[in-house]
Amino acid sequence: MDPRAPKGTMDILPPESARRRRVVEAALSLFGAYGYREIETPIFEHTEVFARGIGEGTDIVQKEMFTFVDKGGRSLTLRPEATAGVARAFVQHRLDTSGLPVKLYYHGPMFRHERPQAGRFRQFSQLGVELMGSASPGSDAEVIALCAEFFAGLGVKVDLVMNSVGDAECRPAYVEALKGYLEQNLDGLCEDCRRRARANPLRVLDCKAPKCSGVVKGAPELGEYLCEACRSHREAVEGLLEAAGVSFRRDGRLVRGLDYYTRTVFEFQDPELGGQNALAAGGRYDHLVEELGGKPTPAVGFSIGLDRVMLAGPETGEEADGGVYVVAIGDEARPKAFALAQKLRKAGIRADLDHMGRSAKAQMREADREGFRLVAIVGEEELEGGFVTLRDLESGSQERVNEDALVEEAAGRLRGAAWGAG
RNA sequence: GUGGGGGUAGCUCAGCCGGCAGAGCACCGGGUUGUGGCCCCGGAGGCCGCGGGUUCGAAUCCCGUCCCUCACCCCA
Repeated sequence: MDPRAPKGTMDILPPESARRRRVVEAALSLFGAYGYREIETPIFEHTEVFARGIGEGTDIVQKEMFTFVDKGGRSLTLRPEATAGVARAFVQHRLDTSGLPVKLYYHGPMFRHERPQAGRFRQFSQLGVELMGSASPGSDAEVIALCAEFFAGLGVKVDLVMNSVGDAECRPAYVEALKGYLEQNLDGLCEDCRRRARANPLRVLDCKAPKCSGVVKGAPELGEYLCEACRSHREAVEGLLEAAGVSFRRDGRLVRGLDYYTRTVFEFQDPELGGQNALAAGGRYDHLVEELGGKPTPAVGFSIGLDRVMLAGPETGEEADGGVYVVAIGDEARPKAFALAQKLRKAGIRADLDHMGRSAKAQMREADREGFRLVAIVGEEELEGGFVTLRDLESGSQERVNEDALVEEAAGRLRGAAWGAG
């Protein structure tokens, strides 16, 4: 038996699990404050949902999906991202019939069969929102502002980069123009980009190889090709962000790898992270719902990569110390210690006690290590006298407290600690 | 899928010109008949990733393999 977790997956242990939970809770409560409600969709879907939704030609669909056949012969796939599944649920449950827009958030694991590296795993965790049913620039601005606020709240410094990839009206013409330009300048491109020129011409714009910079500089710009509707949409979104004080950088070379994006695309990048610097990304997808069999429904959303955010060092605050550790001295005192711990727990106070048969000294050490504020000592004297010795680990002072008054006394002291009154 | 680096105690790593498996931290116990942190003393803990080869002898050299890691591709 090999006890190692599968490649690209990981166990999240304390105390990291607690830090993560605080980040998730901060995000979910923020989503709620913006009027979003939670949706849970299956971890796996019919393969077709992703193939059609994300795009047959994308890398995700072509080589990164965990696909399997079930006993009924159906092809299923572990979700590589959440938006396609949410859009599918939107169609299935006719969510458009109960008033638009529909504002949903989700969080959970996603799966892509890729070679793991820093900030990239085969099972990874995303949090995101989808605002469905509105084509208004205000909805783009809302989700972007929401995401910006999420990072600000955690003290994570990010750069917001935005672009417009046009729509069905104007993008094809641009791609043709770009392709033509690249074909004529193949000599000035790196090896990878010569291949990309055909397969994924937009990607060439984002190449970091020095050799390509000259050609990239002279390339036709997507911005020039935007139709009037896309251009004014972009300006409206940018205007709203400026008015709201959300700073961003427009980058005509920002290209996203999912086919469903239209018009607005954006990324929140951490300039200090290595290769995987996109902490969150999203955009508008006005044709996805239709593609999955629903009525034409414009929508916009984003997804936050939780694992990457954790790498960026979010400020989550400290784990609150406190509570009462009940120390039993001598085996005769253990039943009483157990009963007292239960009383404290039932009163909502964090309480614990030794299960290892350890000495008083070792129990004290355990209390200290586990961050307890108070220790309630039960020994021979205490048993006889019906009291406990309550010790404050911070101040080092201790006193006798009547056994029946322990819960009340401990609650009072812990509350005082929370106020910082010592 | 491609390329670089690496797998030795729970963690971080030293040992690698072949010759008894080590340190720091963490853990457990003692120093106090019943009192934490600092300090002192002691203890436990290893298929040296796995398989094969060379050798009197391999953590050390060679081959294979798996895994981790960083980067590319792509992406959160």
